[in-house]
Amino acid sequence: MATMADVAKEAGVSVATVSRLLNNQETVSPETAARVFAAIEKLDYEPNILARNLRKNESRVILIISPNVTNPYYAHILSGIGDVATKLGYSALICNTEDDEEREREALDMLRKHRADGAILMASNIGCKWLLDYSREFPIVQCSEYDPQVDIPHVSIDNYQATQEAVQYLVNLGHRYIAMISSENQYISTKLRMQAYRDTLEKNNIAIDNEFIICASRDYSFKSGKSKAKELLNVSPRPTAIFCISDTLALGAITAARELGLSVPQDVTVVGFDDVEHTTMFHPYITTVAQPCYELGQQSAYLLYSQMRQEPNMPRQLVMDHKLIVRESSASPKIV
Amino acid sequence: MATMADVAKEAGVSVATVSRLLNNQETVSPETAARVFAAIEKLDYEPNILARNLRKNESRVILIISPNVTNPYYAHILSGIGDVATKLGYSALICNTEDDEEREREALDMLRKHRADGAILMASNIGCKWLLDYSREFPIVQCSEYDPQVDIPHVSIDNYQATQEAVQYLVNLGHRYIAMISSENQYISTKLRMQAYRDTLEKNNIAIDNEFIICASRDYSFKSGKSKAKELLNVSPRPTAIFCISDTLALGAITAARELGLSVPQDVTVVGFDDVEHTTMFHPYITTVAQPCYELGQQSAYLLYSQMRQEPNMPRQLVMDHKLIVRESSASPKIV
DNA sequence: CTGTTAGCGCGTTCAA
DNA sequence: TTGAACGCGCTAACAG
Repeated sequence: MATMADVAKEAGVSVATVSRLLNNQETVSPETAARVFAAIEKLDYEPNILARNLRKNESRVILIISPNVTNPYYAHILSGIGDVATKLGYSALICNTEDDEEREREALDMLRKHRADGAILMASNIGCKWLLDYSREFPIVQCSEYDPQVDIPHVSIDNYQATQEAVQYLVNLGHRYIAMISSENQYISTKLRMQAYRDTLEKNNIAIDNEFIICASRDYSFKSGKSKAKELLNVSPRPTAIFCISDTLALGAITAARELGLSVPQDVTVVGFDDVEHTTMFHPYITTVAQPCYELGQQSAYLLYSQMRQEPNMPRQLVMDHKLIVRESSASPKIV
Repeated sequence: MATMADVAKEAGVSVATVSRLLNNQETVSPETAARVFAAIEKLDYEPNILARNLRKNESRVILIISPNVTNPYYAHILSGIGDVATKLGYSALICNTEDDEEREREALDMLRKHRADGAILMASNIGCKWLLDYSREFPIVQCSEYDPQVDIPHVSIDNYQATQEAVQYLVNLGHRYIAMISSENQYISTKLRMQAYRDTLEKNNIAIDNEFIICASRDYSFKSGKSKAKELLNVSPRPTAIFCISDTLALGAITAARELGLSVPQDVTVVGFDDVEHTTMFHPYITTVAQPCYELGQQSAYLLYSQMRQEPNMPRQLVMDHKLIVRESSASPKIV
């Protein structure tokens, strides 16, 4: 492999000139530039990234911390991050935490060990003071979840607004008995969706029935969605609509309804969230709030890049567009 | 951050001694070793990976080439690779090829550019001579798919054996009209499963009806599974069982059957492959051949590591265990 | 506009 | 068993 010195010699210039040209910093005369480029071409020169990394003291690796890459929601985000990272010349250090705070900290220590230049965190629970300490020392971006009390750059959708739209849609359909399947986790998205659900009902003068609000497992499992939906469907009066904070939970709810002999949407409306689970693999296709997961990942990577480059005027937060997608699992209630 | 020189000074030795100790090569006297370790502890020293990489001329990155990380099958493999890579001190350069050979080559060029030390390829089509050239020059492992003509280390299940078991299971149930939904792709797994299907029928003296063999899209899409299953179910005599080479296709087949007014497994048996798609999210739960995806990924990473370390006696191929999982989508045919 | 030169931190000869 | 010294290939002062 040709080295920069080889190129310099071939072009009859010094290594500094070659380096300057490659890092397009200061000006180099067109003639010498041409000679250098010719030499690069001739020798099939590629800069040695390892040497550059050592010199610039950067690893060109970004740390990706997610509960579980296998979850389709995170897989799509990862895909977006990965594509941008590859394009920008970065590799990824992927750490699955299984939603364990201890493992999250361990993973973040990769920054301290100089194994990565910056990190993208998905799904951190609210209230981690130690995260702020890391963020002061290293470039960090939070994707999807974040702590509103803590000023760490993040990208997400507007969960409050999105939920408002979904619940208002249900109200407009004529529903008055609207239940919600939330989750036990401490995500900001969970909190905001809950708040929006309550506020929207109140705004429409619908009393909030605490029996209609129920929490599924932290990881939005199909199983817990199913069992919690069964509980809800046994409440009297029975809810005519169930708003679920994930598609997996919605799938569980639909299955629960079916097992109880109820049909969706004739007897009960079910709405999901995310639009990444297999929403159109079975009838009824699920009405859901779509999140642009891939783009969420892309923007997170770009935002982290700006931060690593210490660009000025960097946005502290990016809000991506969501979209309510009406499919088959929602309809007006039978008796208004 | 403390450097090796700091440690050396603190311990009253030379950097060479520290280096030797850290790379546990030659012998260092116990007393000096103790002093050095104490110094390392005291200064909270961590070796600088960038310098080490330059010196050893390695990037500590492994290239992961897959059609699409978002596909649950690959996501699980990726998860296995990622965990092992992190443990061994490697990062990942993730390249999605969308099954495009050109993009596959581009991705492999990352090796030539020294952006990665080795590569794990998933899902290469058969008959890429150029791949062998790369493999002679760089450490490469193929996961799931490979070319039997080409001697590149690989890890996979025994697709022939697995299919044989699945088809024999159907025969044992009493099925004689057994159809297959395969794929247009040129994967070795596809080829072997087809061969095993044919051989098993023949061995049982069941004539092979070419109308019963149909190819879905390259990416095993739900949609193509559904439409191809509809074609099959309109053949006369109608197949009593459909063996699908992926769960997504099986889901499509079940949906197709339902839309045609047939119930599974009463009217038609459906068997899938992989056990990663949501096989137990809807009834009937799918009978399928499970692949140990996560382990496939882990072993690929270990195998690549052996290769990068140039370990002798490295296995050229690893065959992992599969398992036929009987659930609800299979039963004996109504009329034998 | 260009060249000289000094490291970045480590691993590894070679000599003692 | 240990130390001195060199160089991996590049970037960034500084000097001209």
